[in-house]
Amino acid sequence: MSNFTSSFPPQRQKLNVSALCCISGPSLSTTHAVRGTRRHTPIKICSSDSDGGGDTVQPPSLKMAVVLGVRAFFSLRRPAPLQHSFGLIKGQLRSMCLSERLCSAPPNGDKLLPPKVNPENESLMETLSLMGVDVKMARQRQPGVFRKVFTNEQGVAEFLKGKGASRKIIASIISRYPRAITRSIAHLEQRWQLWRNIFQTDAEIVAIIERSPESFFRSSDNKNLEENISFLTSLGLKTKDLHRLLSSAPRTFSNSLELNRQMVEFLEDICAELGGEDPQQFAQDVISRNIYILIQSIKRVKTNIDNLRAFLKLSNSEFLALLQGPGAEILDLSNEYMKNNFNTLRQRMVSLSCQEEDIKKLIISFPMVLYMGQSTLSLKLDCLLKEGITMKQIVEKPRVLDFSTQNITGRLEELKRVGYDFQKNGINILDSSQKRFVTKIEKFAASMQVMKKNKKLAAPPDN
DNA sequence: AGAACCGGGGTCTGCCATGGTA
DNA sequence: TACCATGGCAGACCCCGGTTCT
Repeated sequence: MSNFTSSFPPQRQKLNVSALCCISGPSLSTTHAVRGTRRHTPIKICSSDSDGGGDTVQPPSLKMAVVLGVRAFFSLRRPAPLQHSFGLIKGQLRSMCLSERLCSAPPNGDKLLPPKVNPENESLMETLSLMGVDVKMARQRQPGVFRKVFTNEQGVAEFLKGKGASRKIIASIISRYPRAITRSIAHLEQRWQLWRNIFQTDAEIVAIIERSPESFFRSSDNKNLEENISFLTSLGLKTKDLHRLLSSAPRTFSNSLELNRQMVEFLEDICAELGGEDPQQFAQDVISRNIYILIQSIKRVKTNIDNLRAFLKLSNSEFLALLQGPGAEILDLSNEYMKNNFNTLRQRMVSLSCQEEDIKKLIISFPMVLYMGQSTLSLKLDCLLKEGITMKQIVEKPRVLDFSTQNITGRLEELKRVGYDFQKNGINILDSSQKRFVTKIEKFAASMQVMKKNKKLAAPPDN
């Protein structure tokens, strides 16, 4: 056995602790980043050097048996040892045209009628181990899968392999979402085709499943997926938006149609309540601006809207414009988080002698200020204020807070070096792309040189 | 031409709880 | 009663460059 590192999508700290307990092998590093900051959690997974995993028989579970031949095969009541030393049977199965041929059966595979509570299927665990799956992790996540008599791990693996997933990726997928191996090929094929309606290539889908296996495998209802796609299309969302939705928030498509519909209706109601004239456009704009909205609960979004309304006390039309515009981006925040951030920001601004109007102005023009972690925001403000920039200037040009602390610090240092005066020249220079910033600072430095030269020339000689 | 404004791109999972069902 | 399907939750930015204005 050897170890390999698998790239994992983000996991919450709570998870990391538990994951750590169940993962054998070297330490696990976690670098979180949400919404644009990179989130990367490499986790070591046990793997085997062998290509193994092919030596088991696997009909689909009874519920989803789609190939009659599989049933026929099982009616042979083949003893377990044969399922493990397999060349012959594999060949036989192939000749029987069983694309979904392989399955794991318990060591006492001749007892095909499952008892009510199955013991763990050791044969399955062995197979998964050989496939490089982290069985410990998988078992902890969905123990029920390991008590199933019939699973489709080989079929699923073959399917994914056929779509371009590497062995490592497949192992990682099953480790994190073991229920994947209960899906039939027919189901997967159909689901894949539905996804392909939105994506150009298999590789794009593989990348998403690798990132989020649950999004693809959690639901067994392809009809619901199909209905979701037509529903979202009917809202007027463009292909580009659908693509972004499915690639960034794939869970949206595993939601029940009803849940998505409820959220859309909720958004439309909000619009109507605020006197908006085109509720459908409003919903479309909000979703398009915040593609994560549909994977949040209505309760969360509603609470955020209520809180924002209470914080800002805007007129209906102003509030509507905010929600339909930049405000949409923060509607998916956790309620407590938004509230805490608002309170911290308010306290800080009040301590800097700002008025309520200033606080309001800042949030309306730059709602993302509420997205920032308290320590990040505090750090950014400290940097700026330390250089003599005033809170008033920040309220006027809040987008300077949009840049990373490191970027702001670096730019402030650079500006200090060339003698930039924020009171005289303003802080706009901080709110520009790197390229533009460099151009601006070069020009500024050159003009300073000229000024110094002129001063020298104008000054009377020392003696 | 340069400044200011503003839109948009990238990017959200894995766990837990719960109701339904076999 | 075990398992499945699904809802809900926590967590927490940065940057670029096109367009419009002056």
